[in-house]
Amino acid sequence: MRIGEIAKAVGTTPRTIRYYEEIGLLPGSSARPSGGHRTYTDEDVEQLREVLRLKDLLGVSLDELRGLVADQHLRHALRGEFHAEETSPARRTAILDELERVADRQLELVARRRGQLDALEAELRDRQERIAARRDELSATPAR
Amino acid sequence: MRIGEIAKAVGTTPRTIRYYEEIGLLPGSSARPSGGHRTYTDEDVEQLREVLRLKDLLGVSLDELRGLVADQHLRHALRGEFHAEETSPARRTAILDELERVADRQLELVARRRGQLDALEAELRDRQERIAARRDELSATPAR
DNA sequence: TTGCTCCTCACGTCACGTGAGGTGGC
DNA sequence: TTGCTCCTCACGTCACGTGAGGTGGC
Repeated sequence: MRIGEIAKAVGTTPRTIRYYEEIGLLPGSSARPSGGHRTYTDEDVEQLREVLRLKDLLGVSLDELRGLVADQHLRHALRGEFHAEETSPARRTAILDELERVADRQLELVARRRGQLDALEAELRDRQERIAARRDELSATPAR
Repeated sequence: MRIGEIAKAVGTTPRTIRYYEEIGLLPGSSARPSGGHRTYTDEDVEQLREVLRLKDLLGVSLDELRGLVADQHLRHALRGEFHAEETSPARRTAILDELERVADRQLELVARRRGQLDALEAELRDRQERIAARRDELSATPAR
């Protein structure tokens, strides 16, 4: 998969992906001959999509996003290790603990944002109710 | 109220407020002698705070924000007219209609965003549940 | 008078957008 | 061979940050 395709798949531009690679946010298509085309896997697509979604919805800077990218990588690495034949049950339990911590971290960020949005939505609904109340007052006291 | 105070009150910097004035997003402190200090009212604070909140939570560009600013101004103007002595009941009804449309527009934007966040939160919770299920599987089949 | 905040340039920065000119794979 | 997408500079832009040097109000 080439850069144009992945960009389209995750809803961004080739330039943005190259820029992320440039500042070290993305690992940089491995074993690429300088000047050669970058290639991406389906896993890359999935990870990048998730990261961009968090960036958009949480409104974080690219520097803060580094932490989220690190978590995404950690998640995929742990999943791979979990499913490997030779991984012991004890190690598997430890992996699950760590995966849960990653999910908790992301959920906390999302929940905080949702709280802010909920508050705003509540205010707007409140405003609508006050408008409705005014309207009732008006129709109750007809024009004289 | 001076620019440093309003910036602190709404959680931004003087530079940002000057920039918004420069690009015409904010009206520009009226009747200010060139080189003289900008002054702001409590109403300005309230409006700017609301606008910045929408910008942050909705992640819009400054160009899109112009529409939201226009709505905020419209809202305050209509409220003033509504409470004026000489406004007829018929006009008051019309004002309520327009205020409701403004609130509807803002609610729709907020609701859309909330939907996206809800979807993300649901996925993260789902992920947590799958982790819990895996954990149950592991403890059910003890290490041999 | 002394701080403090304000003012206007004006250059710097972050996160990309946008050509300019050239190379690579179906 | 012809399009198409890719590549690397490199300059432009948007939304401000950050001094530089000077002025205004308690």
